[in-house]
Order: sequence, then structure tokens, then C-alpha cells
Amino acid sequence: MEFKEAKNKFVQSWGALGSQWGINKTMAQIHALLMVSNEPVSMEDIMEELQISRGNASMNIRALMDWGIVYKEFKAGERKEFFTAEKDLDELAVKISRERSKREIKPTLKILKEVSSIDVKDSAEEKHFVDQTEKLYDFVLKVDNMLDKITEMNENWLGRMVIKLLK
Amino acid sequence: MEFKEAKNKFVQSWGALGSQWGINKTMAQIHALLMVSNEPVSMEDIMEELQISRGNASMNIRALMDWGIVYKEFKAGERKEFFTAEKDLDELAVKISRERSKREIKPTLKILKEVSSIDVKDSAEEKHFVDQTEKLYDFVLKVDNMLDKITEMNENWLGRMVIKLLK
DNA sequence: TTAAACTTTCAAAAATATTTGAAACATATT
DNA sequence: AATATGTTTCAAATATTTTTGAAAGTTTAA
Repeated sequence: MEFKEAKNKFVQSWGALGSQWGINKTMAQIHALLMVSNEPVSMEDIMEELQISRGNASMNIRALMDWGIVYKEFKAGERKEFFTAEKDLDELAVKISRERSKREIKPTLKILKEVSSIDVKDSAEEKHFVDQTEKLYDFVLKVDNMLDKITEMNENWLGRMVIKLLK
Repeated sequence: MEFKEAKNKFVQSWGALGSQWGINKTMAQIHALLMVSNEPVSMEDIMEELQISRGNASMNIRALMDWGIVYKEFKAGERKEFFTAEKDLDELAVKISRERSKREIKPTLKILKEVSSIDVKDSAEEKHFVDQTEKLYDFVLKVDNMLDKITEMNENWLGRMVIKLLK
């Protein structure tokens, strides 16, 4: 396999993987492209490489910047904007954790708290509901706290975690 | 809020959450419904509660069983099938980890290995590509190993992990 | 073996999500 | 201030995913 083919394969696969995780294919592809580029890439280049429209490129780059995992860069002399991806994978994981916690876990906890707080009569059905949603609340909270800890420490946390778990 | 309303809110929210994670909304809703039900639920009931067709119910129940997080049950005397969800959340997490590892992480590793194995000439661009995809391989492998460990131990692993991380 | 009770399959329809492209918007240059 | 260069927005078009529903399949029991 030669470079161009490998790069293309990587970008396509990363896009497909993104889809399976609820991330827009193009967004994941742009991210892939930027991750493996050794220097900033212009919107033109992204459009060209991925064969997508300007609007699509613009919107997805924006989304990636909102996630804090892609940055805008200015090249001296050049008028147009260039983009780079966060390439440090530990940092990337931290950013994604933070964002998903804020966008999804926190709202989920809010709802779990609400629905588990209903007054139940003595029906077994209702008791089970409250019990199960309370357990779910505790569980999700635990997961979220773990992610929090990870974002705090963040110095090759994953490696250390594996070591700890092996002990 | 009263029971019915709370239950509905939970089911709807779980469905929406699923969508954000690349899981079919109905599949997540059925799972939610079964998790908070204190006894086995028939396909009829699922169709009725979620207002979905028989085909849809059948396919998504099947998918949940393939994931190993919903079981078929037979009630004495009754002809039709009933379903229950895995309610132990630690066990649920283990099952989901295993499945996602098998379906997504393993194939991703395979591709990362492939694309990072190309012969590079001395171009900086190509070197960066190989370097970055190798790092990605190591990272993903590390995450996967961690999930593996979790599935091995599995006795309130999450709680213990948080404790370890706090130390 | 036939009928009844129930489940699965899958092509077509519907719903949802993504993409396009051109107009509007910005900003720098002459 | 007019023009050139570049970016963003968003309604409409397209693509993808999900859902339906009826036919085919399966199992039990008479």
C-alpha cells in the first residue's frame, strides 16, 4: 500500500467509525484528515481532498472547533484560514470527555433525578421503577465522576489507569 | 409528576440519548422500557407502549438480544414470548464494552495497523502520517485493553476504579 | 395434517440527517 | 468607496436510516 491509498483508507474508516458513534461522517473525516496532516490545511484543500461542498466543510469545521479539537491558524502573508487538529491523543480524549459530559451526561442525570423523584404508592411496578432509575442515576454519576477525574489529572492517565487496574 | 408521565419521560430520553450515541432510537426505547419493568414484557405490550409496528419491534428486540442485553423468557402456560433486560448495570456495562470492542475497536485496530505499516520515503508528510497512526494504534489498543480488564474483573469495577483513581 | 397463534423478513414508504450551492456577510486591498 | 478574497448561513435537494405492514415462516396443539 502506498501513502495516498493509506491516507484515504484511514480517512474513510475514521468517518465510518464516527457514524457508528453518532458523529457526522464528514466531521469525522475532516478530523482524520487534519490529524494526519503535518501542517495546517485550508478549507479549499479539505473540500478538494474529501470532495465536499464549501458549506459542508464550513459547518463541520465549525462543529469541530466548538468541540475544541480543531483550531484555526493564520499563516503569515496568507489571507485565508488554515486549520489544525489537536494531535495529542490524551488531550483529545480529555476534550471529548468534557464535551460529551456537558452535552449528554449532565442532561441525562437531570432527567434521571427527576423521574426517580416521583412519589410512589405501594405498587411493586412503581417501586421497581424508582429503584432502577435511582441505580441508573448513581451509575451514570459514577461514570461521569470518573471522566472528571481523568480530565483533572491528565498526564498519560490512560497508561496509569491500566497499570492500576492490573495490580 | 406521576408514574406514567415519569416512565414515558425516561423512555423518551433514553431513546434520544441512544440516537446521540449511534443507537437506533427504538432500540434504546425498548431497552429503557424493559429495564424499568419489574416483569417480562410481551412484544404486544412493547408495540402498544411505544406505538410501533410489529416488524420494528421484532427487529430491534432481536438486535438487543444480539447485544446480549435483553433475554427471551417463557411464561408458564403462555404461548407467546416475553422479554426482560439485563438490569444489573455493571453487567450491562460489561456486555456493551465487549460488544463495542468486537464490532468497532478490533476492526479499527486492524486498519490502523495496516495504514501505519506503509513504507515511507523521507517526506516529512509521510513520516508524520505513520507516526500519528502508530500513536493512534497504541492509544486505541490501550483503551481496548482497559475495557478487557474491566470485563475480566467485574465486581463493581467502576466503584473500585474511581477509588483507585482518587488515590 | 391442519389450523391457530405467534414471529420474522424485507421491499416499499416515511422520517431523519446530511449536503449542496448560491446569496449574504466579512474583511482586506487598491 | 469600490473591488477582491474569503467565510458563513440556510432553504432546498439528496442521501441515509428507520419504520411499516403484509407475506412467509415457525411452532404448538388438536
